[in-house]
Amino acid sequence: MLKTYCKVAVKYPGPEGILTYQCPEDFSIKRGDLVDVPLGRRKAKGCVVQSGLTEIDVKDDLAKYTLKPVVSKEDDLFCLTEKELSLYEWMSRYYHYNLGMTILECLPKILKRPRAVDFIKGEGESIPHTLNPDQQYTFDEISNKLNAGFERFYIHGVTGSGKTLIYLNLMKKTLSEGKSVLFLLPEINLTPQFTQTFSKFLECPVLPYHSGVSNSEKNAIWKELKENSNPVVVMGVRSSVFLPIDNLGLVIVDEEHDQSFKQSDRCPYNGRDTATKKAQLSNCPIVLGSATPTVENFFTFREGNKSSNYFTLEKRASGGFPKIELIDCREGKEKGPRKKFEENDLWPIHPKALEQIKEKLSLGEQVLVFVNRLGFANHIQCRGCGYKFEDPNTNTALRYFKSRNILSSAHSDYEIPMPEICPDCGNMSLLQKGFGTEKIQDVLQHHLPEYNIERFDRDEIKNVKQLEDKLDRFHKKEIDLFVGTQMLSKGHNFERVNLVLVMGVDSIMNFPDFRAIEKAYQLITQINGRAGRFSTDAKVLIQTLAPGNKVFEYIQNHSFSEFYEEELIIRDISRFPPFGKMAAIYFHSRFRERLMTNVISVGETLKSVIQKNNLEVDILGPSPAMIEKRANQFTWYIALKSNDTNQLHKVLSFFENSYNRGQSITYKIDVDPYQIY
DNA sequence: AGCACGCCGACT
DNA sequence: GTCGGCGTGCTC
Repeated sequence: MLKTYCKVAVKYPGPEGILTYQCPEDFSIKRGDLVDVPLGRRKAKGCVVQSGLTEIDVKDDLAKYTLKPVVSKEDDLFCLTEKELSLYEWMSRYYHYNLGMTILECLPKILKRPRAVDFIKGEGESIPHTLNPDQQYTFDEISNKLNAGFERFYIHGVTGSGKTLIYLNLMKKTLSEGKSVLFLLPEINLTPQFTQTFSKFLECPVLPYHSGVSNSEKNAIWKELKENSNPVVVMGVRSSVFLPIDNLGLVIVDEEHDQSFKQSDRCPYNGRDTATKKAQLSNCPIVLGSATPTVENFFTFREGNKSSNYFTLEKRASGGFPKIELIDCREGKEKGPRKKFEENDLWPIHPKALEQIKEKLSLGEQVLVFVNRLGFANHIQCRGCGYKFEDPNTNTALRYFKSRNILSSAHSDYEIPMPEICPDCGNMSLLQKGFGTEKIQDVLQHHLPEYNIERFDRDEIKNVKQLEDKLDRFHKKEIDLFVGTQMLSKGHNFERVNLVLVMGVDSIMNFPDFRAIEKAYQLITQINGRAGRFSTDAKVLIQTLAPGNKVFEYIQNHSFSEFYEEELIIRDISRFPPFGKMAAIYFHSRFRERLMTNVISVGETLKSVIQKNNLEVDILGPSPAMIEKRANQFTWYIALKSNDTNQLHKVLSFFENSYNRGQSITYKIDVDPYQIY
């Protein structure tokens, strides 16, 4: 019998991550099979991408290597279908990440601890079934097209408008037609109660899929999906797009704007965009939803050719919206005796904020205080007048580099020496200090000794149990005030909260990133949604050095369109997404000089290639990363920006094929970066 | 990415 | 003498 050969995707950083092997003699293998192959001195897992190749097909490889045979093969249950493989192949091309690494990093860890477990079918609280007219309209429109193949829909619904009820009804309809549903959401929103409520409504088991699910449970979920042909609902975090859901009838991505859909380590994919591709491959509709759409999706759906698939829910199902009150924290330009709020023991809480907190607590209500902890957002702002330093080319904040004492732009070559005084008011106090949740808790506890003040952040809450415990104690009113981070802004409803204080928005708005204002808008709008669900008299206090920023006005007036229109104008001028497509290439090395020389020459090469081929691709950098040295390793980056996706990919491919790697330098491509470090 | 080989410093 | 630091090189 003639020998045949195969191509196997394995986890090694070659150009494609695909190596050639001999097909085994005692069993047959096909495309999609997961196999063990010898790789160097070890045995590695791989995925067959081509099989049954002849000697002629692989003659180049035969000339260079002694091709080793495939050792063994996993059960057919754990092999990839054509659809799954296509998804990985698309990811590999789109994210410029080699196929072997993509598959072996993203494939659920189903082979690690194969052990079957029983599912708990949740019985939760019932929720009202009737849709209000707005919800009904949206449901009807989408529902009519549920069977029309791949189509994208967007539900832009304010917090509390009842998007969930629409999702549930769409899911129910899909299930009734015998098809399965994939529901993606950020980890933090995926609580057991949430899945139980869904399960109860849908009268169908729901498979939760998140970081708390053990490998053996993942194995069991995989088996369940492969062996059972009944329609199912998977509710999971971004990695659940890789589950083998056959007969998929609907994909939903809730909180579409959330940055946790983007994976930054390993294969840097976006779960939302990968889910869209999955829906396309399964020829089924996908529904995206958020109260605060990304500027990109707002543009695509509201302005673009998908506008008939864009639905808004502007009213809350119950309760009103909080009023926004800005607390101006600038100290003023005037000379003479002035109250320096920084020097009293209340800093960084403004006295006006404390006053209102005291009042609410004395009424027996509870209060939330949000702090953002982008401590390393090393921007410079005048404490006297709030003046901030910006790159005139891109309107993004300048970063402060202590070693060279300069301010420099993350998005262009613009840089200026660190000024000694504020160019606007002459004040000398330019450095902005950071503060965290502990500091705020200390200060508040000192001034409000009779109340129980606790923190709500990653340090305090490390797992679901701690999360539930904290929330439970808050609901029982054992806690009067939460000092929390972003974690607190997501998904929870608080009955007795009518006052929320927000601190540190300035450091978000000043972050050297083109998405800075969008992030501030999203955060405040989400926080706005946490209060007043059960009252008409709620208030959000915002401490800021920039009370004139229009973003506050837009949020207060619920004029979200105006916010997006204005942001789109800025994005258009600077060719940022959605007008320009972006990618970043990061270079790492322990040797700074080598790295710099290499990266600068890469930059030159890419520039000349772009010029020679008349490509319309902008190169930003090479520049050092915001934190240039970390864990004894230096990082520099080159960012690319283009109106034309294909041209951008062309430049990336050229880079991959031609890069001559300096010694001990590694690189990593990030397509559609969420933020450039 | 792993994993092994190999060459230099400080320990029972 | 050898244990172990991490630099270098290879994987069909």
